[in-house]
Amino acid sequence: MAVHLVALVAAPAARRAAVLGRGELWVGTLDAVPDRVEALEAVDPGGDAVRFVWWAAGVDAHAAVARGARLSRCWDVAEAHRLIVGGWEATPQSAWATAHRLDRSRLPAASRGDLFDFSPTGHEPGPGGVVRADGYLAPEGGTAHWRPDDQTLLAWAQAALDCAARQEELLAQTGPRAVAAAHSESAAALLCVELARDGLPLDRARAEQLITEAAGPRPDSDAHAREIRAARDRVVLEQVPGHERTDLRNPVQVKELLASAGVDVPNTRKWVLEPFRETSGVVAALLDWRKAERIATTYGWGWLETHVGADDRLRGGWTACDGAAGRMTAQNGLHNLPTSLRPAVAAHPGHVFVRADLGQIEPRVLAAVSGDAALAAATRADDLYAPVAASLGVERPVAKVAVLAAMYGQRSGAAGEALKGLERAYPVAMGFLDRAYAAGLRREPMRTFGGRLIPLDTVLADVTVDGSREGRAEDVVAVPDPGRGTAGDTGRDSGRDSGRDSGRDAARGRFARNAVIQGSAAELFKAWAATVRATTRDLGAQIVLCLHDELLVHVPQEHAELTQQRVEQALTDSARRWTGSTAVRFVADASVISRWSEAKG
DNA sequence: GATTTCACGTA
DNA sequence: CGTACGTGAAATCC
Repeated sequence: MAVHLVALVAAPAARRAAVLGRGELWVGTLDAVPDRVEALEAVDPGGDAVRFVWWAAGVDAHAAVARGARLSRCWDVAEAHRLIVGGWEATPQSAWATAHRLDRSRLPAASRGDLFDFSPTGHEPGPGGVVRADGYLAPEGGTAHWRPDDQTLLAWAQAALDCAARQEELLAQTGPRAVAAAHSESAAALLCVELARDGLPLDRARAEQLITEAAGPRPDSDAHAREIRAARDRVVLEQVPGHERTDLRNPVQVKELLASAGVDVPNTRKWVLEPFRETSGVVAALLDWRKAERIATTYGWGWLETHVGADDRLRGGWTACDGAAGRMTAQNGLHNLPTSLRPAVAAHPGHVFVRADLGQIEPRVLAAVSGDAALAAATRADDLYAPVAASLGVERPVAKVAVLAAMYGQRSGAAGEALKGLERAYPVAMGFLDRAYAAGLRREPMRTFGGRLIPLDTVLADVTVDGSREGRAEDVVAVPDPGRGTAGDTGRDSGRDSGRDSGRDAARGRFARNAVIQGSAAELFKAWAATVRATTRDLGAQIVLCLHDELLVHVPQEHAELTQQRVEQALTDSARRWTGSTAVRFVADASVISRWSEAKG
């Protein structure tokens, strides 16, 4: 089957779009786009297919998706660019320059629209063109207020086709999976537009009930809101007479409040205060207050009002990859909704959810990306930690901690003995992790299994260490592992450094080690999601949530079982395609539920 | 007004 | 048992 590239580009400010390729040369209104693309999707029922090429799904596919068009294959230039160079910046001009091997640091500046704007350099494209004489793409193209004429929009479409073809060449040289990764990353970008359109089905009454329980009734005035807030505060403040004026939202004042009650703490974070919960009434009240305050401020009445539509769907923006390793992100609480609110996430009448999550995804991904045959053999088990524990001669919980420590931790401490066992049993996987850590120390960029660049030399050279982890990061310096000469602190960068990594260097090493696993897992997840999207659409199924290793699919209840089967089959198929073999087994726990809270955790 | 710090939710 | 992200309130910077 041949797949033909067809450009679909839009200029939203001009309310026009263009379709170019496969004999099609069309410019028209945004409203007319769905008919054009669906006609192209439908051609050659027994033979060829099309792959739509666009600069970025959020711009070029938005109008088609908003009007209900059903798109299948695509090439998203921005997502392909993010694979090639890492990070998140991905304008058409930048992607074009990279694809054409032009210096990306010398992009022509965008016009400012003022008197100083008119400073021709002799490179500007002629009328109806978008490519400059110096080879760069015109800076105006694709900007928010751009209003090209029809000929220019067609040139913009041609440029997208050209750019995609060159990206494919680059990716084919990057590695054996990079072109396939571009396909699934592109599908994820399209899925993101659909996720933003469709939203997450909610039971509004249940949401209101849960919010009321945590944050009080819906206030009917500002005064009422202040009253409810004061009542919530009072429960804590009355525990410490004489401190009724403390601002509980001010950490400094809270620290003083606790000190006056005999609780001396360096900060007032939950994990610091938790040990005092049993013995201190004010601490217990404060922690309960924090929980309620979180719901009230972040997931309360304002949130419901702002982000949940009249159709009882929670909506937020989605991105197909973050700036670090390539996970999907979502806004408005879609990715961090407290579990206590999950009962409110409910299938709508006549529908159910098929919920599925990938089991033990990260060690299984480690087996695949490292090519460790012994660890791959362990993935045959439903519970990977069982055969690992047997190999090491330890209890399962010890094996689990050891594996997680090897992948993310400081490789020392309590799990030390078991770690040595891992070195013997899975030397290929452990060596892979060591090399990732060492590459991080040396600021050498890495690539995920699918070929996404993980830059460690520029943006991420300054890894920020979260405040709550600072102590642990410094432990790496204070207590280097005596048991093993890690690749990190021995000699490899001995030229300038004395050999002992700083806390910051160690953080970068951990980041690198984490990013190749987390990023590769994100790629498999998106390949899975893209396959589910493609293979369940005929059942009326909608993917309504993607949560790193978990999918929530909203489907008419008569198709529940079939959808579940296809979700499971999709994992088998996409994992085989992604790894190129069946050596590593991936497992999904899938079930049919009505409320998200019914999922077994 | 923009940025940073603190805190905490999810995976 | 580490990493990543998004959000809000208050403090801080300019």
